Amino acid sequence: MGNPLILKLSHGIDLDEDERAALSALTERTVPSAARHVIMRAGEPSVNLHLIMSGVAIRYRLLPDGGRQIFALLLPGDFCDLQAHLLDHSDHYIETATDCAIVEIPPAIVDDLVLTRSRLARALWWATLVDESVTREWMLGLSRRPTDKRMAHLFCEILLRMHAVGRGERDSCAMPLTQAQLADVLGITNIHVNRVLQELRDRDLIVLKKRQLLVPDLPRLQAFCDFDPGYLHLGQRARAAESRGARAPQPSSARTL
Amino acid sequence: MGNPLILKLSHGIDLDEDERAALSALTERTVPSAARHVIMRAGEPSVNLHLIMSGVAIRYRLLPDGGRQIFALLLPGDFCDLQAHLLDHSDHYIETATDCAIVEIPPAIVDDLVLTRSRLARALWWATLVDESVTREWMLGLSRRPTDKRMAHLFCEILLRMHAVGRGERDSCAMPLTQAQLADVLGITNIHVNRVLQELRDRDLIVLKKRQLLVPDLPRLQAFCDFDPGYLHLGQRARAAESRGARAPQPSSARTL
DNA sequence: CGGGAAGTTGATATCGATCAACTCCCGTGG
DNA sequence: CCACGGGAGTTGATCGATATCAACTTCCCG
Repeated sequence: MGNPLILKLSHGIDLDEDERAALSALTERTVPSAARHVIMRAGEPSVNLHLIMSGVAIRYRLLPDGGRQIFALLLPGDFCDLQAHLLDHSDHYIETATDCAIVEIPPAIVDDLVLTRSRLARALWWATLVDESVTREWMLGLSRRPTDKRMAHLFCEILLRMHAVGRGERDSCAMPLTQAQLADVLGITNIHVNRVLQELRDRDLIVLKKRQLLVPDLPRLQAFCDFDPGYLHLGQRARAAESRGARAPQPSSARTL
Repeated sequence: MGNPLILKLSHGIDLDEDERAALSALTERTVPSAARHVIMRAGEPSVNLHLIMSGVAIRYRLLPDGGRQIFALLLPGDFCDLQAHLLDHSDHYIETATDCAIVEIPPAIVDDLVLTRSRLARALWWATLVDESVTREWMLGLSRRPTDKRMAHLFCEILLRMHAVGRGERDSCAMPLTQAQLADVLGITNIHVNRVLQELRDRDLIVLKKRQLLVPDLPRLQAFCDFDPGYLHLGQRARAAESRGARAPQPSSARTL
């Protein structure tokens, strides 16, 4: 398995050998973290930055009544809190969903990196923009997508993002969230998650067991939920390469599958 | 009325005279834009950055079926697309809701500013983090807050944000969205907006007419919707002085209908 | 083998969507 | 000055998706 950070940033910027080496060095020393462990707590100032190298974590906020919304799934190659040290206090929690390997980075190192390696800085900047784009897509789904499509959309996203960092097989990947956690992503009840999952299974859109997601027919799943992968900004470099090469680029690469 | 950009950034960083002058110069030349005018279109690369100096704009995305979600209210002092020029294409629209005065800034100017004035760069960085925090709060509301509180929460936010940039009176400010636009912010139907608005009016929590919002008793409205202004990060520099700005109201003033 | 977390099922209640009018406001042109 | 027209706002009736409540089962792990 390749270095997920390098794989991820490669989607935004063409990294040279030197830059790859720098990123490798940065991610050399990982710290293990057990599942269900809080990495960052709301209301507390953050000290180190955290980068997921393996496993899955969640970012969420709580309501006084106990309601919870998960804002983001943090997969290998994702920074948990690249930005947070500029605000006086964190407003959300970060917690591992599975056993993870995490890199803890003092902010000074990142600051230095940003100053001395502007191309890498740009790549990090790019990564945070993609995260925001994903957040907006989730928001759109929460307000406007029916529940079954919302869930299907999430599964499409997870599969593609896992692939993008070299995790998972051709048509399957880890999907380590419990139904209750899924509920907190989708903004519905865990009971309702259960029923919608059954519906998706009955339609043979997904197979989900033992925390493994299998998608027998990705185009069909994508069609079901109007999934357009553009918001993940995965093809940025590939698209550019392709357009200076042979074929004319299609408007939306989604439909060509 | 002070310069809204300076007022806004002052909440994040203590600006010196020199920095204020630089920001003043940056915002000197505004372009008028009529209400309901599209500033940025999804799918197109962005050329200039846009900064709102007066008026209100909205950022939104569309679904194939015509559904729309407004992701952000862009008030005076807000950048529309500070980040966007790093991604290969924009994934959302920006449109004025009222007549606006807008500053158009070539990306090169911002890049230069960032390189030569690291404190201002930091302030801009801070502003985008606050925007993200607001986005997350909206997301939490969409999934977990009942509609009436969601709407009340939005009104609290608008009032505070307008105050933060020197717009609006003690207990009132402009609220230029139509009920249909409000619906696209809150993720509900315009019909339902109408009914919930009536409920809030019946409870004397708000007075809204002629696109003017008046909150007779802000603490009561805040209590109603569990509003915690922390996510706006307004008090960062002067928390004690400012975050408890709304004192317990005189019962007499609550009678003014 | 036992216990707790995760997942499943059924019955009922409710919030908000949908459909269909209708009114109000305001600006515009005759 | 009035008539018209369109957008915004308002109202009522009905329907459906999802929450809620209350068991129950299965799985996993010590």
